[in-house]
Amino acid sequence: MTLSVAPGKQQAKSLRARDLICDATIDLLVCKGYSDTSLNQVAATAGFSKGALQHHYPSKEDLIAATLNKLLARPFQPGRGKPASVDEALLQAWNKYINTPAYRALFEILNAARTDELLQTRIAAELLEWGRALDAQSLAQYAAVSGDDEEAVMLLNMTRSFLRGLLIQERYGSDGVKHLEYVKKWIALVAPLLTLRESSE
Amino acid sequence: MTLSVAPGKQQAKSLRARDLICDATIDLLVCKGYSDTSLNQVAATAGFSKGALQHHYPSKEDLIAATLNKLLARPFQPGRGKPASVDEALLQAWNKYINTPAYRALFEILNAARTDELLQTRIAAELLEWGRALDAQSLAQYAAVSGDDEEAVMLLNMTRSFLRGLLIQERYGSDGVKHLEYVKKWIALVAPLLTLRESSE
DNA sequence: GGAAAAACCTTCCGAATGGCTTGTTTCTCT
DNA sequence: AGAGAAACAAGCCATTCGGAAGGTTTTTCC
Repeated sequence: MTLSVAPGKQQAKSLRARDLICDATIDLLVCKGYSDTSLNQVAATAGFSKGALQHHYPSKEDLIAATLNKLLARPFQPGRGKPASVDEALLQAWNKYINTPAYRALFEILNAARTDELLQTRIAAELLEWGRALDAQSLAQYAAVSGDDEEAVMLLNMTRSFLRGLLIQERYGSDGVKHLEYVKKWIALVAPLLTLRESSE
Repeated sequence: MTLSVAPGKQQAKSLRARDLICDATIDLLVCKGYSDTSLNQVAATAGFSKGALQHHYPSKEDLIAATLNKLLARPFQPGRGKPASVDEALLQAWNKYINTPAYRALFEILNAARTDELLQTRIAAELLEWGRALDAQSLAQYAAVSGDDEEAVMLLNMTRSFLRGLLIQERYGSDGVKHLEYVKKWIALVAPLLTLRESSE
């Protein structure tokens, strides 16, 4: 008993608690949306009391910002499938990255920040940095056949816009199957303008 | 004094009140978003009391549904500019229809309905009808060069998805100028696959 | 002109939310 | 072992929202 355990035991517990809380937040964001994600429900879902949540994240903004950071830190390509073509790479991005609960949650936060001034300013820096990282990532993987790097970035950004727009439409319009059709159609349009860079790693 | 005025005077007043209320709702949706559009604020903005609003629209759902109907009834092409090319027509659709406060408001409602089950079921019928009308409208104005009508509908739907995705990104990413660039780039990609139908009217 | 009805306004209430305070348990350091 | 800090639990409070009840004014019909 007297042997002092690893000095980070409490810290580890804290980190784990925060992680669980963020996970609960993500779940609620996905199925309830931002405005219906209350701190009470987050606490209940995560299995903590309101006070515990209060301790870890003093305000809702803090909670959302932390959750956002967790979502943004998600690796871009979990499956290292090494796509052989642009078409395949873009389709993978849709299946493995965009069309996922995690991206829905991220989407909810972005969507909420659009009209919530405080949240907007709170996370603006992270989002800008994220945007830059995405552009860099795009350029690292793809190149425009025209050789114009800016065009490659534009095309990828347009792709993301399109996919985002698809996510919104989801529940009142077409279904998932129709979406996949649309995604493939778009890829067929864009892919001829892009090439895969030789991965230097 | 005794001359009885038009029997519809009260009705006209009521209609005007409802119109003002819907307009106020639209304004608030645009600048506050759906969840921050409260009945109190709607009443205040429209210049009516809370009870008056309650009289005209018994519930928030009723108010939103009425506002949605007003938004959906908006004519698709206010300016009869008779575009000469597909590019021009699509650009007009962006400038005159999508990139407008009215469409933002519509967007907010669609977005909210995504996670609000009750609102979702309440307006599902209108939205479905709207979707069909949009498809018909698309086919009336455009045709695919391949001759496949389904392809034309797909391309137009994809364009709408893209533009919607652009609307979301707006406040945390690029600015309006950048958006126009993206829109034009998109049009450049899609326009070659479409042709304008001879307007039969 | 007077009654009935519609439109309108004031006021109130229950429920929920976000944030905070107080008290208890668990861990850490010496 | 014991003091102090961190983590956690439970409850409370001010605010706000949506909704409804009651009374008042205006319009319509006879």
